Amino acid sequence: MGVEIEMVESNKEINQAKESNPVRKCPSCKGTEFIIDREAGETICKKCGSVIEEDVIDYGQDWREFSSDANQSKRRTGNPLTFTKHDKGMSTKIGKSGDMYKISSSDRKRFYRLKKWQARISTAIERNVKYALAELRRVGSFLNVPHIAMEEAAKIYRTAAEKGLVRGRSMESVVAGALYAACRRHRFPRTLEEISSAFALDKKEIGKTYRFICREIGIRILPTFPLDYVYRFASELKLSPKTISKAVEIINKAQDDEITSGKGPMGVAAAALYVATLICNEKKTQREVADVAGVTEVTIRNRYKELIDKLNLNGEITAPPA
DNA sequence: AAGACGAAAGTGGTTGA
DNA sequence: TCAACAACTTTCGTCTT
Repeated sequence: MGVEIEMVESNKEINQAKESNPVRKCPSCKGTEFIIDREAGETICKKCGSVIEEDVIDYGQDWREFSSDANQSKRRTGNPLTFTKHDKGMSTKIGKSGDMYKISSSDRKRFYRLKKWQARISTAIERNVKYALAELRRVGSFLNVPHIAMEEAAKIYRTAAEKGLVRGRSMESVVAGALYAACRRHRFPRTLEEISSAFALDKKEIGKTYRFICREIGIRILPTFPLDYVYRFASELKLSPKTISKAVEIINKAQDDEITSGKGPMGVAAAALYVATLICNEKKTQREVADVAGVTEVTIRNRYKELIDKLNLNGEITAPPA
């Protein structure tokens, strides 16, 4: 089917991308000197005064609290911000239901009015983001997505929603695309297969949306590496640590010899695992490995022939049983 | 009978003119 | 926009254990 989105680059290019760390320049005047305003959390260009960065971390002194009295005077922050709640965990709620009856009737009227306005302020986007994040949390916990990737996915979705990219697309497909992108960025890639079945969406649609939002938001996604998949596939196959480390060793060798470039990383991971099971006498069928990796037996066969030929693993496979 | 193997044809995406 | 291309899939017949 080949729907999996894998950008194929040579190993050399990947290394270059990792190393390059260009000097920061002001986008409007190309100046390279900046003033950091810690109070406001902004980085400002010294030359033209434009704000380069917002919401940066306050590096000022942090005080510890030793008594409850000290709380108010020394604390600088509230609850931690989180992108996985639609209001980042920071919205104002006026009038909890019980509180309303503790005040006089004329005040109560005023509070009802305020409450109504507060509700109106939450815009259509907020509502949309709220539902989307509920969906994200559901699928994220189903797929065991690490928290950091969930935050990233939520952030991507919010940006997409604010740029109006959700319009004309189903909300689920954008959530799915955001999640897929976030997982890849943090090197915990899930296959399109897994994500599409969790959302009950078409792989093609998710792939399309994923590429669209990456392009529009300007997310640079590096190709995934076979190693990113090995541990997850291995644990699904219930392989021993010995076999896993063998597979890792094989992949590292294969990457050094540049026989993995241009090949689908999941196919390489699957083949390496298959070879490792043969070497370590922990045999799994090609079908079993192929199923968890989401590739076909044929692909495993092709990859694993290359691995054996080029890495001279023939001797190891015929090792006597333990 | 199940698994492994390989050939051949088809699919969907990328690339370069 | 279109053709060439590489990777991968599907299908199917054969061989091995």
